[in-house]
Amino acid sequence: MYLLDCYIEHPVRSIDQTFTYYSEEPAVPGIRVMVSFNHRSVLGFVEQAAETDETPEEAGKRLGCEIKPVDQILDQEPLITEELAELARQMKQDTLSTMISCYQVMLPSKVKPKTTSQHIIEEKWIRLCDGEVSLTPKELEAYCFLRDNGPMKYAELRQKYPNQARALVTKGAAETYSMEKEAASVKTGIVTAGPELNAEQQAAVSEIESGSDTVYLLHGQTGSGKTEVYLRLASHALEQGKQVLILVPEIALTPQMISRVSERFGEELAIYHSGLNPQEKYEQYRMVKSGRAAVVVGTRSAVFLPFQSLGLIVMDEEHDPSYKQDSQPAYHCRDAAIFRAEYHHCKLVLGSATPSLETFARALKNVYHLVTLKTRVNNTLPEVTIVPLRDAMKQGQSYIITDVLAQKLEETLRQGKQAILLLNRRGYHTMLRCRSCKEPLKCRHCDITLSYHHATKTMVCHSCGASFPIPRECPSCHSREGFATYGFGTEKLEQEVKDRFPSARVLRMDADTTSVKNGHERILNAFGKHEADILVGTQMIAKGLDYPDVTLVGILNGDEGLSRTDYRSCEVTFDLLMQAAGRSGRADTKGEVVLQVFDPDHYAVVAAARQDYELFFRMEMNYRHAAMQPPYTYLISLTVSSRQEEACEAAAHAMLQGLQGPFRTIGVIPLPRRRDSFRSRLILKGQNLDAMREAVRSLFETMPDLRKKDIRIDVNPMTLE
DNA sequence: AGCACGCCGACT
DNA sequence: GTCGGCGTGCTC
Repeated sequence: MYLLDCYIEHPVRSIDQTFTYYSEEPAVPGIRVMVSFNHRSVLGFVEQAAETDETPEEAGKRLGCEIKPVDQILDQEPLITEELAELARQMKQDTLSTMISCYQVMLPSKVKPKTTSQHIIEEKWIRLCDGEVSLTPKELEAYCFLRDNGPMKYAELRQKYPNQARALVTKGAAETYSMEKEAASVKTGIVTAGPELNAEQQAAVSEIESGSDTVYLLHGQTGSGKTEVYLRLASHALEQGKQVLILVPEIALTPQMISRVSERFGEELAIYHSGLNPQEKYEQYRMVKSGRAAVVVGTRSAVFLPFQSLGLIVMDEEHDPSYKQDSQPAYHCRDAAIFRAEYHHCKLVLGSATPSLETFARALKNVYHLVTLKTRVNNTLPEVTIVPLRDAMKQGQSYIITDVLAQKLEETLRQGKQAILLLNRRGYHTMLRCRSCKEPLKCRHCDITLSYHHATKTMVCHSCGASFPIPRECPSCHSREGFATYGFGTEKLEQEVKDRFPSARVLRMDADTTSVKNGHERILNAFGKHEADILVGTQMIAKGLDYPDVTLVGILNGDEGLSRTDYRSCEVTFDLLMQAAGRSGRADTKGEVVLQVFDPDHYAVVAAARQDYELFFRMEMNYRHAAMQPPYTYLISLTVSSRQEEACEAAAHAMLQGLQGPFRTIGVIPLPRRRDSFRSRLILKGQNLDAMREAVRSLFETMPDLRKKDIRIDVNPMTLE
């Protein structure tokens, strides 16, 4: 008999432990089993398996509980390899989450603990069988075709020999069988060689390849050719028969990265991201597991794919916040990538023009090996003009498109070039206020003011997504005087551009225009083919686009993000400005950037205008040091949610009382209500992260009631909003 | 999370 | 006397 310690599919903090079942059949750790648990049939993951001579009763007596049998063993081979199990254990420790939630996040939904009902699609295949049969000439031809081309899909043979395929089977010359559907078959071999590297790129490649460190930070100015360095390193890893993982923030926003990788490595490539349907994900998962996919480009969940033998991991735009998962477990993809690089003894290259402060600080301390690309491939930086909005408005200019921007737009259009206008706010008006009592219109479910969207003529909540018609009377004072409008978003900007440049073709790209299937792709393709002259959009147009005809980038309300209270708001704003400015003048023509801001002297604005990362880094590090913010300290945030305001606050205060150790506690901070839930936050701040984690762990041990509450734990939060 | 058990009000 | 309200507590 075998005793199996299993984690049970149960999304609650209170059951983060294994339960023991017995099985007469042998089983290994990492496989899934169906077990009955508290009167229900649920899925479990085998954590440990041990053979024993005891009977179930004897074992139960020894352990002090009844031991039930396993109902069904679902896998022959472990889904959770030893490597992934170890990674899950580390993630559980790091993020203070449950083991089962780590397993869940690691597996595609087809094989996830939860969804056993989804069946795997099978395909009909055909192969020869032994035995002598008489065939017609045409059948013999089909027989030989099958013999020479090996087993193939039945449909494939049917296509070539529509009438003979069935005859081969009925006559017994061949047989059909079913096989799991797999992604399109893969040919090996590198498709095209890359372009010549410049001296700096070549030096970067050699430095990384000859280095003995595991983690490298490739800090390269926008347009300095980081991608080419990745591709060269990747092809060297492939030549050694290893697999390569290239992580990107969002697939839809990095079409050019995908096309460049697929041009180079063609059919060995698998693409993995959250937009795939479960079957597609499962197919890619199997391609990786079998080693048929040599190169994977994927978003953060791709870091958990079952690679056999990794030779290189690249993490492009390593500072991007989408590498951090915001639901539980709130892991950072970078940490998982470091783990896997160490496990496979391969290198991890973090690439960015604007590394996160934490990463750059580590590189300066030689925790990561710093490699720098200083020059743009075309050797010119865009020319940046800062336009102070206050001055422009005093002169009676438009507060949307100032005279300077208007004149440069006109110039760009006249030269037949393209322009990008960035405004990091969607909708038409930011806010509507009652003319009588001045109260803004707010969401019924959240403590958030609503934005007016012209396309749907509704008020939209950017927190919960709900939309409402404009009320006839003010909900707070019942006056019917109507509402005054404030602020503007991309919708209004698009309108303004069309009004002022009637002959220009304008495209808008934001969450509203990209919600349809392939929305990103369609807009970016159209703009790439120069079917539009001006692209208006939110931050999603600031990342990774590389269009040679773009010579002007206008950034509107560029410093709006600085007014937020978050400790990272300067960093986020600086990134956005740098990235956006980097879209301009990537080919032979010198680019221009117009930066419309309220505070032209702010160091984030000044540094971005000079395209000077290190200037920003030094300034920001001073402020972080003065305020003892990360990377000088670590943070853990605990957020309680509840429909009842009192219960929410009470739980947060109880936690505050119970937390003790070498760190500060900040709170209780009430957060804006979201989707009818009240939220209270508590922050731990200190220099000893392990002690802080331990304090939270022991808090949940000493106050078991907390385990039933809806509490989000975020270790090293990216944002405190 | 659920599902059982359990201890109180409205009803046949 | 019992049907069922949902508060508590347990799950190998």
